[in-house]
Amino acid sequence: MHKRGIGWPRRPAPAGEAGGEEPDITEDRLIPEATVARLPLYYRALLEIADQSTTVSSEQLAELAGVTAAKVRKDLSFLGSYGTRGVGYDVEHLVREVSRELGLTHDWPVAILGVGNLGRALANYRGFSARGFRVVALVDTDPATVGTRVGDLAVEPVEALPALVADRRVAIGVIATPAESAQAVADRLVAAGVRAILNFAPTVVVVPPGVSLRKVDLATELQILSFYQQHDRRTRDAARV
Amino acid sequence: MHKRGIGWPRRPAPAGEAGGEEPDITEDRLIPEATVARLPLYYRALLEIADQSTTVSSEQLAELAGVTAAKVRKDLSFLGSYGTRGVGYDVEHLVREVSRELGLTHDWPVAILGVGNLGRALANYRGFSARGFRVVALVDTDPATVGTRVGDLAVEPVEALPALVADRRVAIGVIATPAESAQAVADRLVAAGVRAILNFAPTVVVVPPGVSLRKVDLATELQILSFYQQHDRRTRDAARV
DNA sequence: CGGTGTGAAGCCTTTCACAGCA
DNA sequence: TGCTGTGAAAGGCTTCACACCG
Repeated sequence: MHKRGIGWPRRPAPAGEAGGEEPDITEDRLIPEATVARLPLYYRALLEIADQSTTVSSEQLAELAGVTAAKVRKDLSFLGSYGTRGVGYDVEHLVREVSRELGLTHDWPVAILGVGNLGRALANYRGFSARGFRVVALVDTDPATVGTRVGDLAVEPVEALPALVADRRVAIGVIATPAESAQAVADRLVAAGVRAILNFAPTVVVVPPGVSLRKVDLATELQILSFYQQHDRRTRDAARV
Repeated sequence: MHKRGIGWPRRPAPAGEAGGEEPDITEDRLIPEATVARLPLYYRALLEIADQSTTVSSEQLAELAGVTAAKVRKDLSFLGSYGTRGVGYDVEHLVREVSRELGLTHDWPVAILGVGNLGRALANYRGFSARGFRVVALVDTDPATVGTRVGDLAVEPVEALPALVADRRVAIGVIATPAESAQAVADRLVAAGVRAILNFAPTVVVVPPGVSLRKVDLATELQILSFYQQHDRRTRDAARV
């Protein structure tokens, strides 16, 4: 078992927004991006089911995660063959494998850049800590905001970023600044050694190869909904990748 | 020109999360979902460029939107052939066409459900109003929150939802409740006649066919970044669809 | 039996490359 | 000449369907 599929992609070759090429380095069995994007859904579903059952079928997991059973099986087959035919998957084992794969056994300290409405909300958002992401630094450029407290963190000036990143081992930067400042902040993050960025600012941010970037654009989401309203079509599964 | 491509999909058949089938109704030239998801990017880019130039090439637009020029041309060819060979696209004209296609010439009043940290931040978020989405109602179940004001809106009890939706013509519901309440709130929205929902709660929400649903899960985004950190791969373009 | 694991098929999306037009 | 518009090719993802095994 676990033969590494033909008829299933081998090398998604993910390209950073900066879009440079680079030689293939990493391990053999590469998990497709679409699958990676669904692992958090499975993880969430598995935690929900954990105190109700010790095993789970692809069918059940699919329902809880809001996807199809075939997808679940294909996706999970990538982590290895952890299911038992005729029975299903062992929930506990699967939780372990998925969280290992997602890197949730590590600690990834988060810094939030830009402490306006959104930044403050993110800093207080329980969903982050609930899923193991600790916010360890808040940064802003506005002198009036610097020094104020949000929860038990003080807002620091952006000049302190390199020290903060180093001292607190910041692994992920969350950009919650206005669009105009986003690129500059991203550059500072990268310069400070941060290699993963989540951008909430409604603008394109470019990062060098080797830095991961994802974006969330709230107004864009509404505009997409608006399109489908206007056209009497439904949005799809919203799988988001 | 404008021959409606072979070698380019005809019927994306978008399925709601509820996943029911339904007969094809709508218009002829169907815009692929991937294209729809990029229209907001082009729209943003076009507004940026509008006061610098009257025309724009696919190359320039691609750079500003963070995509490839081939994509821009393919995507725009769907709205009709609005470019001029050897010159590019007329910015003003394109803005008009894209915003018409996105339904931005209409008004889509927004209700926010759940006025916690996130809900409050969304209510104050300038990015919504800046792009023409007016927040017209705030709803919460907590008696302590109901009656308080956020900006110039009072928080209303969830029982008032049907009246609010009717009176204020709410077209889009934004769910910012805890996971436990999300499905119930979605059901109420649907019952009240809302046919577009943006879900921020970290849980699967099911809606009947005919209702559009998109989701934004903040912790999921961090987990995806975590995966790529752990695996020394980069996230891709983060195109998000 | 029941449910996983997976080739194969089909579909959608991206990319290529160039004909054709202003 | 320069850039759009678009067939065609390539790539990736989803779905199907069933062999296989506990």
